[in-house]
Amino acid sequence: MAVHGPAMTDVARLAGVSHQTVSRVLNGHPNVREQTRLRVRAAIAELGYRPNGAARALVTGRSQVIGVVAQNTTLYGPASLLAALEQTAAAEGFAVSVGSVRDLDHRSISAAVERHLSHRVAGIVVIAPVESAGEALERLPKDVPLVTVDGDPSRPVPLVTVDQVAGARAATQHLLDAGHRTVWHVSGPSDWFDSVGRIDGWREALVAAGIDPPPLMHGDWSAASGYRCGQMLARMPEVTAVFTANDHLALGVLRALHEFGRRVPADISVVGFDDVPEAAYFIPPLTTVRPDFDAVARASLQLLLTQIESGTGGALRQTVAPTLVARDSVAPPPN
Amino acid sequence: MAVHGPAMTDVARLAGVSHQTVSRVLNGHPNVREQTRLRVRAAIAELGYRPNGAARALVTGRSQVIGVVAQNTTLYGPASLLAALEQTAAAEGFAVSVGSVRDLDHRSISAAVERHLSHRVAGIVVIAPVESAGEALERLPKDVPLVTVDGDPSRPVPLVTVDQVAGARAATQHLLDAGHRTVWHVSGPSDWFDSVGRIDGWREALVAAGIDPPPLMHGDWSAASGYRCGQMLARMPEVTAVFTANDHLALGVLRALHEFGRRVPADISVVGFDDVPEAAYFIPPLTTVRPDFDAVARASLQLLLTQIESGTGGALRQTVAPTLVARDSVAPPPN
DNA sequence: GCCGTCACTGTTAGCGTTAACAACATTGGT
DNA sequence: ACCAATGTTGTTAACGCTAACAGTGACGGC
Repeated sequence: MAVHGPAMTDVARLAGVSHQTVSRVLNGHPNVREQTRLRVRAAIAELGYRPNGAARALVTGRSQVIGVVAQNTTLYGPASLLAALEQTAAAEGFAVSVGSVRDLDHRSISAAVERHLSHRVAGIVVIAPVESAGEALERLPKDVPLVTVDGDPSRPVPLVTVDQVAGARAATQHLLDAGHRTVWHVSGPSDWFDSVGRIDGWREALVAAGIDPPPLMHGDWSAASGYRCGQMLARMPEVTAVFTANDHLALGVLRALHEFGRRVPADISVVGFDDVPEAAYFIPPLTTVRPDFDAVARASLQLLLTQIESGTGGALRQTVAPTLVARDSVAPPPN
Repeated sequence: MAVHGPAMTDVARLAGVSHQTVSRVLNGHPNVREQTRLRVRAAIAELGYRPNGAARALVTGRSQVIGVVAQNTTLYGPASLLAALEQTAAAEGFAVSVGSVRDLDHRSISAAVERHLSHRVAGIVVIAPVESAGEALERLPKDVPLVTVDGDPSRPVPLVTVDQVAGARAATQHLLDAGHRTVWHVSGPSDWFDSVGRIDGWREALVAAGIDPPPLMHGDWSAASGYRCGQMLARMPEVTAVFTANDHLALGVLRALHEFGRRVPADISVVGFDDVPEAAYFIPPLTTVRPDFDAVARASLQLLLTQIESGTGGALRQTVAPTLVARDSVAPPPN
């Protein structure tokens, strides 16, 4: 193994030029005679030469790699984000290195960031939806381009977020518009900013309509917790509308309601959040809020590349508006 | 930016040793005096020194990075696999670089592999569930450690797979054991090996029971296609048992059956594949087959590391058995 | 006391690339 | 014909690290 492939000098020799000319061809330098360029290209092809990223990274001081720190890349949101990030980065010639962490405490995060740093990544994207992650970010070296996604809005770090508040407000308003007196909310874990934002949006919409928000039901994103909350909701005849913090919670709620014989949407309307691909095939098809992960990925990467190129740190901020996807799980309240 | 951090020589100067001694401490070389080791450690800590992976990769000829090529990391299976791979790799001191590709044709795959190769990854894991991916793999440089996951069983490449056949056989048998006369199958796309394996297992179980397999229904993994197949199934009164190639297909089928008033499991039993986290909260809770992604990840990485360390290519093969998870979507057929 | 052996540490030479500069043609204006 | 400007190419020196080898003491056997 490891019969090390040809290096730049080999290409140079074959093409009858210096290795530096090869380098120029590779990097698209302007001042290379067309004929030379072709000879070099031919030599590259003939030898199957592949530039050595490590050497380049060593001399330029940065690799063409972006590090991503995320927690649970199995969840639909993070997974979509990661995929979008990777696609966008690839288009810009960057590779993406994942450092998923089991917990979002700052020890784990720091460790993941350290790993990325020692590989001299060009920049880091932290998908840090949780309170405790913020602290870890504060004590990071200031000289590495960094963008956080769905992180703490109150910290002075470049941040890209889905506009959770707007999304939640839209979902709640949609239920109100259908004629419901009030809207109940099954939230995600309270240390996630996403959760907090969605709670805020829900509350805002109710307050704006002069409604006193009913008690909050706490879930943890899982269908299991949605089911548990749903069992309570199902037994309360006054409940006619529920907004859940994500689609999986909604799925759990839907099943609980079904078991208790409460029909959706005839008796109770439900709205989710995320628009997982299968949401359209829940029973009934779920009305939900769709965040634009591609847009988030694009914005994050753009923020990151700006930092990488300009060298400035700027605490920019960008928000991506989600859209409501209306399906069949919402109807006017009974009678 | 890029106030380049301290290098090994800086640490060496502070500790009053040569840079080589620092290197030795870092790499856990035996012959370093305890006292020296501590001085070096202290200097490292004081300067916040972080070894430069690029330089190391350059001189050793390989990085501590494993490249993963996958297609749709948004799907539950690939996402879980990727996450598991990353966790396992991190434990071994390796970073994971993703190269997701939009299509699994061999141009895209080659491109992704090229990208990894030019970063001099230590090895590559290709999640290549599709026919066309195989060709791309054939023409790859032979000198880079490679493992395929869920790839073509007929190619001479190290391969780790979930035992699709066994899983499908178990699912089908489970339905037969419940008393069903026959079992229908909604499959995945026919160019996926996973699909083919699951079809084979289904067929085997039926044939072994002396049953002539009913016509196959083709889906594409999505709930949407499951729904379409489900609409046909629902109208055929003789159908009492359906095995779907994954849980999302099952979800679509479930909804179609529900709309046509066919009760699950009273009228029709359904079994899925994958055990997505929310399968337990489908209506009704879905009996399904759970592949062990962690085991697959462990096996893949182990195969890869063996190759990296030994330098031998060996066309090994490893199969991971899935387990049936019985829930409420299976019952004896009506009367 | 001499010398081999061992534990420890330093010195040197690369790895493959880019950046900086030097060198050489070529061109066009005078 | 000369000079400056320009285009094209080559030469050299890093980048930060590890591997190979070359010291330097200390120790023990003779």
